[in-house]
Amino acid sequence: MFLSLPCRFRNSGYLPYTAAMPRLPRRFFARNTVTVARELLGQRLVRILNGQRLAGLITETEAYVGEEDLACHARAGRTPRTQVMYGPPGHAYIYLNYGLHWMLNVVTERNGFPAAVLIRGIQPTQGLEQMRLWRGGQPDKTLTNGPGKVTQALGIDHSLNGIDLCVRRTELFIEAASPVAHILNSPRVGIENVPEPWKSMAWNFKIMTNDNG
DNA sequence: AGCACGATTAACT
DNA sequence: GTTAATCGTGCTC
Repeated sequence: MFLSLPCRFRNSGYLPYTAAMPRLPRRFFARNTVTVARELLGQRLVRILNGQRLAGLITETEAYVGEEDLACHARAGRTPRTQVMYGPPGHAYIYLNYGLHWMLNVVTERNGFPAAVLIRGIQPTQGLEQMRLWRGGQPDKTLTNGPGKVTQALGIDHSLNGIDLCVRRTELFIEAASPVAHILNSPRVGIENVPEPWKSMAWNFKIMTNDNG
């Protein structure tokens, strides 16, 4: 179920189609991480970069849930890196993977419980030209279909680690968009060396398309 | 201080 | 299908 969200802009009748929709509030993220991961599909990830708005609908997510989850960075407990995940929900947890790729996560659950949702893919809706530039001329088909590609296309790196996605002036946030009807769920990607049952938990969610469904 | 590893990607064959 | 690129992190000595 989707939360009912503030709708004060919805019925004004004369807004241009570019008008910003309401942002997902902190209470959206302050819930069960698997639920948040599933419900983030179809919502609009927005990056404001040098005053320009880049946006895309979220197409793939993954849940990482607490110290018990041996695929989650919080398995090591509270460290300088995992600090943000222990903080309040609705903040960005961003880290470097393979020495090359920045991964964007959104912190979930209550303050003090370490969990987050990894954004693994988006479908660009605004700022496509700028995304192509950031991606070095890669074909549109592979522009943002992976976690490292999403951050590269949106110009996201460690400088945004820990920022609040739920306040007024922020350069990264998520807007309420269209609910998604058909969702595919499967085990999480890239955790081959993680023990069971965590390796097999079906906490990867993606929108069903002609390609995958 | 040193080491092995990783929530990946792109360019190979 | 295979592999190199590349470095922060957490663990061990």
